[in-house]
Amino acid sequence: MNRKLSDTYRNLPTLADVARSAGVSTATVSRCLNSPAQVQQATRDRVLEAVTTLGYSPNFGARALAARRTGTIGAIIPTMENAIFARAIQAFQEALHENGVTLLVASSSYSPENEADQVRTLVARGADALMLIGHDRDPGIYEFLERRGVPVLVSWAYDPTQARPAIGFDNRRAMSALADEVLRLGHVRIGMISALAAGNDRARDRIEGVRDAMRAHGLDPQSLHLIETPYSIGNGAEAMAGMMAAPARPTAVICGNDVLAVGALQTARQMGIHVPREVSITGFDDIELATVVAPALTTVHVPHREMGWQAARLLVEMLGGGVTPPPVCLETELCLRGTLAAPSK
Amino acid sequence: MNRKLSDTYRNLPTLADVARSAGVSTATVSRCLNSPAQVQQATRDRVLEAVTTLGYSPNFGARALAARRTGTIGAIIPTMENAIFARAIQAFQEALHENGVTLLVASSSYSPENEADQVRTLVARGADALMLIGHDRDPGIYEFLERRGVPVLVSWAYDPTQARPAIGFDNRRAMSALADEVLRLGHVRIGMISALAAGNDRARDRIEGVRDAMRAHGLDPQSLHLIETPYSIGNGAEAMAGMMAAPARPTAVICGNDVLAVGALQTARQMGIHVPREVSITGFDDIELATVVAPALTTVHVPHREMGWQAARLLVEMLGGGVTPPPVCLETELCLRGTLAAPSK
DNA sequence: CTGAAAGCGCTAACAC
DNA sequence: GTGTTAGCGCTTTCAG
Repeated sequence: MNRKLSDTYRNLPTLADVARSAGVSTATVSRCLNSPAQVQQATRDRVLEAVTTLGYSPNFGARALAARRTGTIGAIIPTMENAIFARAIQAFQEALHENGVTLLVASSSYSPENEADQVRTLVARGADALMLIGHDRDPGIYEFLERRGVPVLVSWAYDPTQARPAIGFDNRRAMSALADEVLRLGHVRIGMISALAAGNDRARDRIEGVRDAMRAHGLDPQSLHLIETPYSIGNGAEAMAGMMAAPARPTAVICGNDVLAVGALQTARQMGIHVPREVSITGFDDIELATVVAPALTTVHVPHREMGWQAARLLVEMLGGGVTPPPVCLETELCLRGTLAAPSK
Repeated sequence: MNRKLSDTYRNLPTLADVARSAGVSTATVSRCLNSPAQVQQATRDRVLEAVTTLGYSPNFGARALAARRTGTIGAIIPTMENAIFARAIQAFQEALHENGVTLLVASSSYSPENEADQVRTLVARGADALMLIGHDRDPGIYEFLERRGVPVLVSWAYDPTQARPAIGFDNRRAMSALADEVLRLGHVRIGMISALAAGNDRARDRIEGVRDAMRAHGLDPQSLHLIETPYSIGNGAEAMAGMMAAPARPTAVICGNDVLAVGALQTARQMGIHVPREVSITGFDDIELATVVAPALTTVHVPHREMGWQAARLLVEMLGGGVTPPPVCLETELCLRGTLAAPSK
């Protein structure tokens, strides 16, 4: 026992210890751990036994240094505080875990500067690849990642004009389909409560989706009463209050997501405005919240779990083969529930 | 340019490149980055300039290997799918980030085996320390961490009989206070919908809290109609349906957390049972959901954000000084809202 | 305050 | 199949 580990008395076994104990070379031990097929059964058994008796576990830094990769993927989501991204991230993590990849999650709080910062942090932490939400960000970020050879997968958005790998859905078309449903019922005065559109392509696309539908129904898209506010139930409630105080109240309020919609619903209840008789409200995402409120929220179902696990699949593919898969478009689905009805005449 | 980087053309600058470019040794560059105070202003400026012009960023693996730490802390929470842990984790992450520490989050899906697996994964990923929820787990896990010199902080639970570092609240006392409030209103037939108690000390403590209150009010704790079920709105709803179908319905149903309570509320609504006139329902945690439902949920407020950031503070302390801080107990608060009332006679 | 140099523990050619 | 060995890029004594 003549190691020179200074103060902290921590003498963890190393590859060399295992090799010695099993009477093989370090290379063989390494192979047993990384590509067992290359090692003879008998040798392997001996080595694995040594591993367990010594309680060996590889040193992360050393491995990362020598292999030039960490087996870690970073994801930056706008927020962890509500359920919007939770389900997808959970599925994403599970699928990555099955492939021996660890997920590092960070959140940007919907701030572009914050996100840029997190990108740098994750790369500095050795993320082999990144999963980001939406395409819309400073091109410098993409250049930085390119230069460092860190592949990126964009998720939550499908935009055929963007060539980079992506898995998502067509926010504009999905919202347009929902708005079409609203307009077909005869609503003419339309309100919309959206997330802040700056730096958020999903929010912008959803707004445009509503305008598309208005055009298709012969309405002036400029007549859309639009309020932008950060995502939160409270903000949705506040925006709704403003909207309902206006002289010509909309008869239908389309919300950029379920969280805002639930806030709007809350305000309607407080103001004694009946939903859907006096005002219809719709959401987007179909998170659990949507079916918990009464009446249940009409919304657009997003295949969160599938998006999560497919994202993992794509990323693992990108890392393994160095390939650049084409963008994947998932289908969304209209959920017609209690908060939408024809305007009362 | 005579590097031997094989196929992938990726020639990122190294410490040595920076040193050469700035005309100093690698040691000096390292110091500039890690303890700038030790370097003369002029030298430092020169080095930092070289860093930016070369676009240098340290290699994670190399740094981890040489420094024998990664600057990463792992957290394992039971689930990311609902908001119970979201707020605390968000605060935890923010506070760690401010201290230059990166958070690695994993979830166990409330499965002990899964958790044990994640512990090993996180340690293998180089986590310098771990944050776990609750004390209750196989002692082997604590031994494993001890042997590897990985400090642990338990959170979400305060149990004075456990010596290890912890930050949480007294689940038993908090639930007892809530149950006391219920019983004081005159409820006698009490139901409880709890999370699975096996391997979950928080759930067990909350059940005992209810029983404590019953004893204090002269009721037989055995008369508590208890149903255990995994956390989810759907399961809460189902348990409630079973409970309301029983011959002698409880007049108050105490739920182990808000998620279950919201499910119970949903069932009551569907069955046309008025809350709180015909049955009172209470939750625990005070997540956003609690105020979104109607009537709003009577529950126990848990200081999630504070728990998160204090956990970060403690962990940073433990890593820095090698100290073992004593357990910290936070206060919870009763939130009396619409779902609780005296039983109708 | 700065430089020289010895590793940190592991992987991946390459040789046998 | 298995062994040898040269690094991977950085931190950290130890001298100066």
